[in-house]
Amino acid sequence: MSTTLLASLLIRKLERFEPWSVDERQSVLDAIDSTLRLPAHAHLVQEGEIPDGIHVVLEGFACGYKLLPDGRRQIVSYCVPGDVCDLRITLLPRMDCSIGTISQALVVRLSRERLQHLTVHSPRLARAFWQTALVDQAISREWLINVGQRTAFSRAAHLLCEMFLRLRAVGLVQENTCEFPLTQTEIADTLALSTVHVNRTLMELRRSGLITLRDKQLTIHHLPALEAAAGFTPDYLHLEAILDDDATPAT
Amino acid sequence: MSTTLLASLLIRKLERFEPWSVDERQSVLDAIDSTLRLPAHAHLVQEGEIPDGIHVVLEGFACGYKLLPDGRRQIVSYCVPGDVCDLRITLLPRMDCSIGTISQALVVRLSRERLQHLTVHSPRLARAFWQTALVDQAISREWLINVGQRTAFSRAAHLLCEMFLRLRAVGLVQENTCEFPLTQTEIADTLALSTVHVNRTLMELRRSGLITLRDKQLTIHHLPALEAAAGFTPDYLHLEAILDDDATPAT
DNA sequence: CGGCGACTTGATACGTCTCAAACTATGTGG
DNA sequence: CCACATAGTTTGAGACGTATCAAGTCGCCG
Repeated sequence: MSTTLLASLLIRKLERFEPWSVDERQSVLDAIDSTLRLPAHAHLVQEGEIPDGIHVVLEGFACGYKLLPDGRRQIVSYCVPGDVCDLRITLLPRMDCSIGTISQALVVRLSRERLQHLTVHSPRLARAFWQTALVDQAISREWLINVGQRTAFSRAAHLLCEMFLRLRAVGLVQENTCEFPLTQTEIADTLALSTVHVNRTLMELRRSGLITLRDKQLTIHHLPALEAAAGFTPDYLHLEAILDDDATPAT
Repeated sequence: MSTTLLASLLIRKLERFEPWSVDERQSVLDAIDSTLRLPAHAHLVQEGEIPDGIHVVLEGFACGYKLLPDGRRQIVSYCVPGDVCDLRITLLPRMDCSIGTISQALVVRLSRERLQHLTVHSPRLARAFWQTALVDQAISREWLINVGQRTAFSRAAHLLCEMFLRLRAVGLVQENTCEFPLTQTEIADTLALSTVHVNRTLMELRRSGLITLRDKQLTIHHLPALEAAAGFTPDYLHLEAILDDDATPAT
């Protein structure tokens, strides 16, 4: 069951630039080590650890974050269904941030060893994993710009646009609405704002008629308008290559 | 001549986690396409372009940045000697930020094709390039934390610590001082502060006796003290593995 | 019923921005 | 060799966006 999900989410995403052979698809599925069902706000990986599996989210949300000595927290990434949380530990000695769940989540662990083996023997798989990592990097950079250069209002709008498109790319948007389980505290730790100010900013977004956000459901009434308010351009997500139809396996 | 520099800077850095064979070293040198000597503030790569070579800085500084429609600029990375500016375009269709020089610079272009060929045929080389990309990603994330969570004072101190250590790792620190050719405007665009405030902040760092910064020369009088002021921990740079002695080639 | 997490609102404080203007160093053309 | 322009740095004063502190509401779960 989690195999089917992994195939439809992760593999579909990894194939976005280049389709795989049936064997390649199967070899990734064979790397599944275990499946974890986690509650909200559970720890997955601790900063500094040397875990020996990599995690892929199939349901729910997770995030990467770093804690500062004074207790402040900066969330540095979100993992939505289909995202790999910690691909980097296949090659770096230690994790440089912690990973935790946001909502209830279904996560599979892939064996680090088997994955390493795969990428050595299939350049196409290696390339695909590389590419997702590079997209993640592009997202980090965009977040830096967001936090560094935009007002609270645009910043929040930008985050909503990004999450909406990422969720839409994995089929988790119906009409104009999607699950959005982040608390205002989590949004604050993402956008580098205080919770109070996030609250006021969301209020303003609601008042302006751009969004509805209630009961962990986000509705974007007019995406182009929200994008304009955010100064959002989706290029950095490299979603253009994610196809809606079934890709035909390569030879 | 640029071959020697490339070997001593880039290859030394890429070998940080795992030494290469003589053939592997040579194959990277053979990928050199051309050598560019550039003035300060020259464009190397434009956002959105599809360049067909990747750039390695051998002398001088370069940076990656993104411009916003209103003219604001966020610098998202620095490239010091030994750094690859745009490794990602080996696998992503378009550049997602621009690259320009900060100071006069000597840059080599490696052929994208040959590099791709190398990484397919030598898993060890592939791993090494991967790893530098992952370190770059860790740096982005740390910058996000810096801009999001720290005061102007710590933020500036943090940047100075990072650059100092990165330069030291490639042998560009004598005693406690290194070249530091950034203008205050560039520091401002990096730290997401106004130029005026950067100026006051640097003044304060000077007054506190932590640094001397004059004529593009940075001296850090007591690194541990500056690190403490910055809340800086060097783990994310993964420099621990860069050796001072000559690594022996692997078989 | 009590307690806890998330959200909301108000008042005040503070860090940083913006605007404005000197001042310095460097390079250029007359 | 001077006059001038240009780029970078420095300083002052006031404005503004966001933080902080404080308190209260709502819904949910034990």
